[in-house]
Amino acid sequence: MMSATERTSKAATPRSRRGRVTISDVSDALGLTKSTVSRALNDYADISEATRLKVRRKADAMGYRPLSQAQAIRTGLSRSLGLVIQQSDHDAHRPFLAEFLAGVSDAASAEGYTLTVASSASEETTLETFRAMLADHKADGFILPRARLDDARIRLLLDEDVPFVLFGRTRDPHGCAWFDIEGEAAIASAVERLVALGHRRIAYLGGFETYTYAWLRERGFRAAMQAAGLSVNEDQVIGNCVTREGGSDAAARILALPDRPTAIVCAVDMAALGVYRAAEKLGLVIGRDLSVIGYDGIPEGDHTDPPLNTFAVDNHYSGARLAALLIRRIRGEDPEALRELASARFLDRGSMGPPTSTDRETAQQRAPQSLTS
Amino acid sequence: MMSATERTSKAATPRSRRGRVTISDVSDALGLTKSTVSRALNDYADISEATRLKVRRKADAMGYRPLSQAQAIRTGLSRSLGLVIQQSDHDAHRPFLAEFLAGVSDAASAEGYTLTVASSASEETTLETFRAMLADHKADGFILPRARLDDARIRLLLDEDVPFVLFGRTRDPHGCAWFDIEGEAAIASAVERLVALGHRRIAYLGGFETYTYAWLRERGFRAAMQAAGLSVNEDQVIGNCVTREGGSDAAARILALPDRPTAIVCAVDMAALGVYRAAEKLGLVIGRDLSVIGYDGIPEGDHTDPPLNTFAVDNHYSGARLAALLIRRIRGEDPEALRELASARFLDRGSMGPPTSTDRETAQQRAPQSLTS
DNA sequence: CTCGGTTCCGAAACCGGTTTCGGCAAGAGG
DNA sequence: CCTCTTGCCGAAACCGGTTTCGGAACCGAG
Repeated sequence: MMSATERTSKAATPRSRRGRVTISDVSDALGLTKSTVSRALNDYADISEATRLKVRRKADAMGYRPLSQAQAIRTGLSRSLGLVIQQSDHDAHRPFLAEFLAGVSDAASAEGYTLTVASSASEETTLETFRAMLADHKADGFILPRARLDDARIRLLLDEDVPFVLFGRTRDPHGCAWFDIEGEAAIASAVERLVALGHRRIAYLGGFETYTYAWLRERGFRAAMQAAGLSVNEDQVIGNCVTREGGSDAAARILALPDRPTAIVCAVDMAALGVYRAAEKLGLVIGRDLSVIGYDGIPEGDHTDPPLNTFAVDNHYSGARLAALLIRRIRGEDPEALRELASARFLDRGSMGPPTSTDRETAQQRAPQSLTS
Repeated sequence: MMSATERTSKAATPRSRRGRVTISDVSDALGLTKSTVSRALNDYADISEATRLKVRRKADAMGYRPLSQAQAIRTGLSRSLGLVIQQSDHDAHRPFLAEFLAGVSDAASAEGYTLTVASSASEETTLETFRAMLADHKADGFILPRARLDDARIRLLLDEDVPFVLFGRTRDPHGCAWFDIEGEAAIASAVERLVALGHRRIAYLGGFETYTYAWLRERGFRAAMQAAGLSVNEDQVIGNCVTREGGSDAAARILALPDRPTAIVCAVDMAALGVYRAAEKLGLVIGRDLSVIGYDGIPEGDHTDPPLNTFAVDNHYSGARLAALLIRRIRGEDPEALRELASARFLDRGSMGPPTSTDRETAQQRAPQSLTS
């Protein structure tokens, strides 16, 4: 009795036979053994320089490429980088995922690595996803996007002694390699630019607080305020503003305060777009009555009126650097030596201007709203 | 003399040893041989039902999971799905990439497959990327996003006899499996809805014309127009509108015509957003002076005034179905039996209304018709 | 000339699976 | 009772690599 799923034979030609050049083909062509060819190609010390060269040349000529799966079963390395993308709604970076992936993939394939992508629905299942990929040796190391101050993924991977590189930083840097954009410097420069324009009352809408970037950017904000000799009004620093709604609500609250700010710095562009909405409801003209600056460089920011000033991030580059660092980490380099920072690029598009004269003069008194044009 | 890259030994514990349960562990525990266990787990016909069950149970109990790389070198199958994302600027779907990938990855891992992602900078390098992945057996099959009427990827994969599934359809369906959203039906329904509101002069901004979706959607437009007894004004059908700029320019041209349309159907939301801009410049109020409808369901469409009517696509579902179909294709099912269509969901948010009375009068001079419901 | 030490490569085991082949035992048929 | 299937499993080769081990060839020193 044969069930439908039974079979008597597998595929006749396992697709492997497809003219693939094996290591035996190379060794036969040279009159050497597999083992010699393998060691020659892998730079073992007990192979003479002459042989090494001969082998390398012949292998190239024959178009030999080791089958990574075959290598994997002995070495335990699959020549693949892992990336687990977490599906969360407060994720403003999605438009950039394609560029980011392309960056990772490009840098990975340049070193003969591939990119294996998995996803997890929630934070809880993320660790399970990692464990599954680890158990099956699906990846030799991982890129951890959206690093948190306290990150369970880091603990797991440190524990299992698996190489990884953070996109972002974390509270306890021990054993961590990372690439990050200096968001704190960008936000600080935002404050400086606003101060240079004459602003004194500057509000801040922060990012999602479990993420390190939010912590760093807020620190950048406070440091720059202090450096400018300005005091931070704690009523005008609001965290967890990562959506248009969040930004709009927060801005509405802040702009209703007696000493309302003349400028709002946002950790995230989406929040800044929300500020636009709140300002519009109050009849405030962005760039004149209220200056706004964001961070991320999302495309929508270029289609507002006025276009949003922001800091753009090169996502392709970020992905590429992360891949390169991870590969070096996999090859054994010290994680503490694999830390890179890049800076965001300021885009001046018109959402900032000097504070209005009334704003500059009145501190406590609410300025009459001008509705010209 | 040792160069820096030389080494005398590899890693002592190849990470493989990490308590992994091998097939030998299972066979030893049962007093059987590896081969019996292997065949039992793979449903070979020459294994008794009793043994098959015993083996399966024991394997489960011991937590045995075959190492896919080891299987791969014999079977030539890597248990991985390939996806090559092409970086092109006229790609409006990027915000959805995360959901799409999550869908693919979820469905893939449910069947024990992983997702391998590569990217190519241009159309020319795409085929090279495929060839490289094929040569290294990085994937057992491919998902081809953004199918074209005439698609070089299809030719390559048919030629190499590699399983694949299209996201979208193509001109010559021979040997092709696919999943697609019925964009033509959505666009047709857009026309019907507009006609029901009383519109008679309806313009169309099409998608990028090398892609099949553009061809299908335009066909849907024309079919619905004809079915409604309306003639298509060829001056008011413009192709290759996939960006805000493209949509804006095309709309500006169309709205300057003597018999300008009262409604514009767009194959792509981005173009519809461009229409908003053009309408604003002309002082036309969307939803009153001009009805607009798009397709895609991009988030920006929900933040315009009024929000854009459109057809939303479930990208997670699309990815999941594509993965499921591809796996069945890899397992040998006939491609022609692996074709699925789903429909887009209409979102009514206010960018459509009946034509203004002046518009209606001029329209009815040309084509009087009864307008029940 | 012998001896000990390098240098360099071959032989063979190994990694974790899959697949072929052959043979034993039980049951069917004569 | 003997043969012929048939069902079922073990033995061993195999996939394409890596790694261990041992020994031949060559070297300089004694």
